[in-house]
Amino acid sequence: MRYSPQREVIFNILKNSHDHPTAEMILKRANEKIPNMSLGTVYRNLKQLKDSNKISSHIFSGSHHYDGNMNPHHHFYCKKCETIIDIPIEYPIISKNLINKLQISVEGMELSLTGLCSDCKQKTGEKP
Amino acid sequence: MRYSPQREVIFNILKNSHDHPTAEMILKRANEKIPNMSLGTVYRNLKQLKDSNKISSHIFSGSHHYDGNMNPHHHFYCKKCETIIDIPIEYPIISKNLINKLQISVEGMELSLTGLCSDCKQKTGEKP
DNA sequence: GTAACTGCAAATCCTTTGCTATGGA
DNA sequence: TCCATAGCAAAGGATTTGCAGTTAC
Repeated sequence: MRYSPQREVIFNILKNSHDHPTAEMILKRANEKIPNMSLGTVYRNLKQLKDSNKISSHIFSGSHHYDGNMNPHHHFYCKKCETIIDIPIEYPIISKNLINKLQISVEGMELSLTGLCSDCKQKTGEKP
Repeated sequence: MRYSPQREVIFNILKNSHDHPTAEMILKRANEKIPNMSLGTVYRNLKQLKDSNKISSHIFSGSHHYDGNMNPHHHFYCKKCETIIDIPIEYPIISKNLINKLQISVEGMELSLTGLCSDCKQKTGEKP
């Protein structure tokens, strides 16, 4: 993989943000640095970064959200304000025992929670 | 929601199958009973059934897979043969403690595992 | 009778791809 | 030089929507 300024900008955006932007949002931010970068370029680079395990992606309400934080964690998606927050992993989720019993090999694991974030919960409580 | 034979057929397909079919697959099966049912009708009815909590859906490799089993469970997706298998829930995943600390209200929870199923694991082992 | 439903086709959304030009090594 | 990468625009796949006709109640 050869160096490209576009890829560097995209990667930095993901490393320095924690709001799990979509491709479209990444383009908008990248355009502040490289005004004529195109959406196709964003998608192509996101694919490459993901294939080389430098970023990950998660689908919420139909579209992909990208994530530069490669430490294992869960996600919580607020269905009202659409914020995504990171949730630490507290427990092992599947026992070795069960994995052995099923004879599967687990390579990826993704837990998504949905509901209302603290702000939206409060607002909903106030004014129904 | 008024009765419709199309919706009944779609619902029965989901109740009687455990392979988490896509809309397209549901249409194919439904057409055996109602030959001229259209894909638009399938999507419209899936949406209604989901909104009324009679079925659920999960995204695997980009497209929605529908599920008539409403007992809580996890999913395992084999990236090779694309089979989806149901996984029982063994442990609580997030502690009340953490939920309280984050002040969120959790309404939905979805755990997806990916990897190789026992068949594909075996085959990959045999012939690399 | 009428509102919810259907089939059909066109529209939409998100993402990928083909093409030609550019630029990093 | 040469091949990975860019921009642009068109194509693609999945899903939604508009419309006119049909049907459950």
